[in-house]
Amino acid sequence: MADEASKAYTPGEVETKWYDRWVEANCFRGDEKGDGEAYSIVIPPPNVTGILHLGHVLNNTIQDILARRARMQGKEVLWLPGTDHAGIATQSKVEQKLRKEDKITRHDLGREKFLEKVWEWKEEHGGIIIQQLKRLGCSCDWSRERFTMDEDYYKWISKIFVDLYEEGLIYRGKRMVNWCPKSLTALSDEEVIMKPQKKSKLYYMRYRIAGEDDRWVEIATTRPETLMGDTAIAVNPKDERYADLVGKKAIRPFPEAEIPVIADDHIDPEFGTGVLKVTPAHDKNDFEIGQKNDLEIIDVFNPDGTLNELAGPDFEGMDRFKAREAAAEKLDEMGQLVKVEDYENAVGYSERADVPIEPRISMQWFMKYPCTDEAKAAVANDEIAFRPVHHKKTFANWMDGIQDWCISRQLWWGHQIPVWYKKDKAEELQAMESLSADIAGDDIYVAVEPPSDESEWVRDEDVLDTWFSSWLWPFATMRSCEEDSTDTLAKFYPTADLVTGPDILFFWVARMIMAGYRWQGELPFKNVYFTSIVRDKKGDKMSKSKGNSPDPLDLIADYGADALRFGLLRIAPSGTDVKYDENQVKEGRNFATKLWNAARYREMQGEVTSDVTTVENPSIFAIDILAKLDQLQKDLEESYGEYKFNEVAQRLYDFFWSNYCDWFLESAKGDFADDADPAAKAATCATMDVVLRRYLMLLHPYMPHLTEELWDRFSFGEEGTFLMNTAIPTDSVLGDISATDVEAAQTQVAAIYEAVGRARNLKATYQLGASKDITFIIDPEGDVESALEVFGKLAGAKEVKVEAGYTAEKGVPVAICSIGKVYMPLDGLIDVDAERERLGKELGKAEKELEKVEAKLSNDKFVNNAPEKVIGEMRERKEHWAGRVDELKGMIDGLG
RNA sequence: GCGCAGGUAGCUCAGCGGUAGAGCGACUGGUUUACACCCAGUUGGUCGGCGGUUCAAUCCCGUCCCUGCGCACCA
Repeated sequence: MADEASKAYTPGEVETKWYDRWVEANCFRGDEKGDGEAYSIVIPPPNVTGILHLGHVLNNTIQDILARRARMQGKEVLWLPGTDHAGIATQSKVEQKLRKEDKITRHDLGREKFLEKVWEWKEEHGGIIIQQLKRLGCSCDWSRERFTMDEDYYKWISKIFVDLYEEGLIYRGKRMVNWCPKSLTALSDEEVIMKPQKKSKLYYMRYRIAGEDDRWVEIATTRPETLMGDTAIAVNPKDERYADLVGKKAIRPFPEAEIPVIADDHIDPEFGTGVLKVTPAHDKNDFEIGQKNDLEIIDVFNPDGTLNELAGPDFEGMDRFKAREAAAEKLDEMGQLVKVEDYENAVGYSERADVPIEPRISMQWFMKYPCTDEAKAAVANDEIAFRPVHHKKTFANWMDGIQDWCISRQLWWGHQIPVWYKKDKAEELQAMESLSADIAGDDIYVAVEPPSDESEWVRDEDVLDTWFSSWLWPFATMRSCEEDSTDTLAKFYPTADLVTGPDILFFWVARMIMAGYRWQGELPFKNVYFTSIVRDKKGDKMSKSKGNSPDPLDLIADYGADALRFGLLRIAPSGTDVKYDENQVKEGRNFATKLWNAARYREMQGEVTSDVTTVENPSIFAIDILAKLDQLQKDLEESYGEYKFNEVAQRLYDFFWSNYCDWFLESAKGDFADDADPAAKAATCATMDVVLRRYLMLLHPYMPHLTEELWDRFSFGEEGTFLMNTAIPTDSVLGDISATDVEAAQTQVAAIYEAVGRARNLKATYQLGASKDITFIIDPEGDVESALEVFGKLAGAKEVKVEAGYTAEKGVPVAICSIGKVYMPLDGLIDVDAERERLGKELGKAEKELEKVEAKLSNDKFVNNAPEKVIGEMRERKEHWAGRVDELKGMIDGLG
């Protein structure tokens, strides 16, 4: 055994020590040739620019728990880690740095040089989150770490692009897309978040009708800054108010022009004035109206959200929001602004850049999803099980309304689209309104490798959406696109569990399922566990900008990784959000300390019997705790089966703190007295060893470092082995003790513990909580001799006497328990009034219970309808409470 | 607007037809030879509102009110 442990557990050194040893011993390696049943998880690759936040902690701790538990079930485990190149985020970060340090833009450098800078940045900062995951204790197979920009992975992206292009599922077209004026790229629908705008305004303005004297039409809009791009005004065809206007022209105030008045079903006569200004270049619906009615498209914006020369000299170069005010002002000056109302609407924001997106017509690549039917069916019939299940419905809804995916991004950092245009026709081809395999013919080259005569071609400049690489993650990390299969894939695919946040259900999970079917011919994972979102105490989502997100590394430094893991998991319910509070981590730390001290206490009693698995001649208290340990193991099994990680943690906590430390250890302390029976001492030590040994195994997935440390201190494992790789036995720790004996012992122990509780209560009532100078007299029910010592010890008594039929003096406090009546005579301290009050209170409670039961039993309907069992229970209860009431009344009477 | 969660002790959450539970907090008392990151005890609930089903409802049904999430949005 090691040197005597210190009173306080210091996790820091212990944790890094064990992590290093595990890594050195190659404990995390998932062996594709291993014999055990395979268990695999792929990590949701964190953003390479990212740093660890509490969401990661929760998510990755759950994965680590699953992986570690699977190893201890004897499985061959692969937890495959990696990072994501995060196109926009990473590129922005590097651009920001260039702007700050060198005062240059990426265009000053050129594509190639810029990408070199990004790689440099990645090499320097990209590993941070991986280091942080290691500090958390994550048992990933680091030898297989992947990055979405790795060469093999890059090829995969090109290959699937080519596949889908040839299949006709990928095409290019000029469409209305979500444009981010800050990142200067198109975004997919999923990257746009609708945010309610409480301070919007609805501007009412009037346009003059051409060819008529002083006839005006009133229009309501939230975006007067786009009116320069108006190419029509529209009314509902059924709207009689404006029927005669249809076919006429209205005058757009600036730049002044005549635009047609058209009729379209889309217009809601109830809204505003029932007249819509149609700006096909700047609104999705307007664009459709424009298409239907063959309207001119005038784009008055620059890509960065400023207005261009088509908006006229007053507005050219002005920011869109400034232009909104300026346009309204100008209308006002012209006498054409009727009124401005406060208005609330919702506007789409760029998820990453957090600026309002601009609907914009541009040339982009789109994809129709493959294997949607398989994906839908797999989730609907639980081949892929979602937890919590309600996410199934969200998934089904999204799949049913699925839209083509805009996959091109106007960025440099990412997977460049593997499309080359014939040099002499490039301009023409790139300007074509639509482009697909059957249209382009030989003038376009689409392949994984560049054309052999590359100088004759021009490559498409865009890169692909980052999620276009993530959706291959489960299999592209296990084989390259040039291999049909690999041993790793054969062993570990499909993966078992995917642990991720519900916020990326569409972005990632749904798409991975489709990709799995399309390229691997089967589902990518069998279970999806959606974690909770970590919020602060007030319920706000954690974010860097709010500053309400503590740095997990600080928490680890203060409390230890095990404490953070345990504390967070203990309060992480499935299905709802987690409200984080640092106190929970403190509780985790306290629990670690508790375990540490319980182990230390065992060390103080002498040599640990490292190989003992059952106890010889156990006391009833030993049998009781061993039985509870067996039950714990069964309960954990059940909780794990339902992925109730918080319940697992709570059960581990309750067993150890309450059952083992507060009750068993306290009951056993007598065995360590100088004059105690050596055989009893040995049995108790053996019980502690059996319990600690099994318990460390059960706790290990949650608190891997500390349990490994104690496992080592106690030499529970064989030389050169680790707890983390030790299979948990499934046999009972009770050995061959008969079920009858176990039940008898547990009943007896429960009765003693109950009596202890009541005795403590009596002491506390009389302000004697700490006093040991108390004698209890028991008027027993049955044989209580064997209980006396422990009862006295736990209740804190000087002496316990047994006197059958004991008649107490007036006013002696008493507790009625299943072991008998427990009297607490107080020489010279009897306070008759206090005891009367106390008994009166108890009587009140008992009478209330009795009333409730009697009411039920006197109800014919209840007696006639309720099941026998329930009626029987009620009768027993009535008897119990009636007896109790009688007893209490007798006692109160006895007080005089 | 549609859909999905959730509303239980001061806080965080279990329970989901038959006596309302835990942890933390608060309060009281404690150096009992592992642990004050501790021990013992106490307090604390019209189980969101209103109806209904049932012998019996926190639990099932309806409805309404709040909170969060997703989807669609009238410019």
